[in-house]
Amino acid sequence: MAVTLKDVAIRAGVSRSAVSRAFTDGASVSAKMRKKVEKAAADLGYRPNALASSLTTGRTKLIGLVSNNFHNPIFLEVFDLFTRGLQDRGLRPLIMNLSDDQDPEKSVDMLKQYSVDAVVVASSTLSPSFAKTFRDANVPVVHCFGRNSSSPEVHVVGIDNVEAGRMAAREFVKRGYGRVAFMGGPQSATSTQDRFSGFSSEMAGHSGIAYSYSFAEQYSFEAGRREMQRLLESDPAEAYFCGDDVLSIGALSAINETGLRVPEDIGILGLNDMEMSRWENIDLTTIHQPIRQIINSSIELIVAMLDEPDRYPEARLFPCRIAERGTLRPVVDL
Amino acid sequence: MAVTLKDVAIRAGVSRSAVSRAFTDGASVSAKMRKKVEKAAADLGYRPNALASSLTTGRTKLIGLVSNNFHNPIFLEVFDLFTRGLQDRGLRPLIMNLSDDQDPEKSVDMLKQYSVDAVVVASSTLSPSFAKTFRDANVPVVHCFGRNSSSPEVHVVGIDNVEAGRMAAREFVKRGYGRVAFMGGPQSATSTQDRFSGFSSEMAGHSGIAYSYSFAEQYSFEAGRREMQRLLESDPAEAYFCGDDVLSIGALSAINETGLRVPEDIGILGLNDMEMSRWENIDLTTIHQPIRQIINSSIELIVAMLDEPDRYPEARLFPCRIAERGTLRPVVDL
DNA sequence: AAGCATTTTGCAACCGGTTGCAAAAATATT
DNA sequence: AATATTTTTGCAACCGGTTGCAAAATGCTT
Repeated sequence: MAVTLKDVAIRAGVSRSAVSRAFTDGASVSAKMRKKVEKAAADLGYRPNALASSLTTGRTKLIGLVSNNFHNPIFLEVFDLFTRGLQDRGLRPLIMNLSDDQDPEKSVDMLKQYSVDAVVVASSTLSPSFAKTFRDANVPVVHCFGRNSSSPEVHVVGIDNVEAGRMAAREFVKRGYGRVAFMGGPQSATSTQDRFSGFSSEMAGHSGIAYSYSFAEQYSFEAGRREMQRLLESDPAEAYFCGDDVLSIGALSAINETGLRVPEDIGILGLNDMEMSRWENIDLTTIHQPIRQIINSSIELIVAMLDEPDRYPEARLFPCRIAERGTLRPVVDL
Repeated sequence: MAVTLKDVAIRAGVSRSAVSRAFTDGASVSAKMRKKVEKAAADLGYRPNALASSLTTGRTKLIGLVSNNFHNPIFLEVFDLFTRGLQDRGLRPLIMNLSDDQDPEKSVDMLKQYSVDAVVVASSTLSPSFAKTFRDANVPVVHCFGRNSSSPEVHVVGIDNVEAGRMAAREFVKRGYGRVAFMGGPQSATSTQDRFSGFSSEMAGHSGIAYSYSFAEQYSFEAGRREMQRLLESDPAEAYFCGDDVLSIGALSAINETGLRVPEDIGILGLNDMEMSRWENIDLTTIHQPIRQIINSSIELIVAMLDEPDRYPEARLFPCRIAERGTLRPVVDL
């Protein structure tokens, strides 16, 4: 069917090895030979079979991209950056959608069967032990948006969630709120736990401010909306730090519905700063998570691990900053 | 490194072929043999190498998924449905991001090098000739969201865009608008052209209603917003049919900003019905495009083509329906 | 128990490439 | 011009599987 190395070799009247070498840079081939082979290859429309060569080289240039966040708009940005970044480096993303909570173990098998060179786990809700499964299977892995543990077993790239929680608390303080709340994402997610820990530890230093907390079931508009509806039923706080932007938007929707006004009656602070949060009809004040840097760094790390699989695990954390928009009251002067 | 067929064969004390057959269903193996092999495989943690076997079987179970819409939230839904649907059938999506308008030709090479079994082109803005490139290269291809041509050369699954344009026009008529407009997506996209053609042909039958038209530069919030800002500068129409939901939301944002009210002062009709359009703080009246059905059908078609590569090309079109929400004035009684 | 049909197994070649090694060719040295 | 050195080339084995074919094993008849 397709044109193979052998066909080219025959047409060029050379050995198969010669053809192979002509397509491998750095290989030992004379200019004359290369020319001859390239001519024959062009005539026949030959393309080397990447999978066949992977068999001997042990490199497929396939990178597994595992995620379970196919309902959060920010992940479109994440996929865009990952797929572009990988293909710019000659790597191919092989996507694994873990949305329906099928056995994560199976995904490890699956990706191993396709001999991916490495795996990126892009999720803040998958457990650290999941990423570890790949490492245990000797597959280089980076946990993007993962937890910064004191003794990380896999590479983590993301933000310091504890610090992000503190930052949220400090914002509330600066703006003079008296009763605030943490409305987190799924309680089982490490990101939620860490942010809450940062938030409450910072709050502990401000005894004048009361704070409460609750959790949404998942990172989705609907979950945010439902949770805020519930909160509004009884004595809501003055400002909420929501688990992420999509939850924030759900919360805003619930607030609008009651006729309460943002930021006058209730303040909302998100986290992520997805493109949509900038939209003028959303205009969400949020903690900016530098996903471009996080993803580029993840890719660089992946590339480095291809040559150095047993690289000592590290955590690469990027600082967040507040993206000031219209859902929190202004900072008050002292 | 990894456990191979040979290792299993040695441990089980059988031939390599026996092991291979034990892992191929429908192959000629005795129950006893299978048991023995499975035991050895389990002991060693053996997983067959999908790529190696593809070499002889000619099937990789890799499906190329090509798109250039990584900035339109509906594509997150599209990717979710595609990746889940494919992997539920034991197929693996290999993503190709054409966002930065790199040479599309290259993507064909790329996917051929990885011996994908078939390709899905998921885009309404890529030209029909692009999809055809795959067919010419003997790669089964389905153009999802493609144009329904009278003599289709590749399989197309989507909606009838001409009819969708007509439907939009009829909605405007039913609601008694006197001056309406078409605010399309990129003019070069076949979907835009077809919708406009349907829209204007239907309008031609209603001489009492004036209509105008314009086009946004791309399918994005910003482009929709800018275009609507421009339109609002001089004598806007009473209702706009926008190229898609994300353009509509951009338009809504521009309208809100001027203090005009929707749907009282200006009506907006979108197309797609992405999840977000249902959000209470957006609440967009839009033409529902049944993407779940479109994508499932695309996948079924792809699967069918694996066994029948030269299948006669067909167009599978799904009817749209209006999703009534809050951005058009109600239907008027006669 | 012998003879035949059927099932199961292993051999060996193959899929489309890569690569270590030694022979051949080209170039440099004296 | 003969020899030493370096570069280029082809041979053959290999990567991890699959598969047609024939031999071996099993099951069935009589």
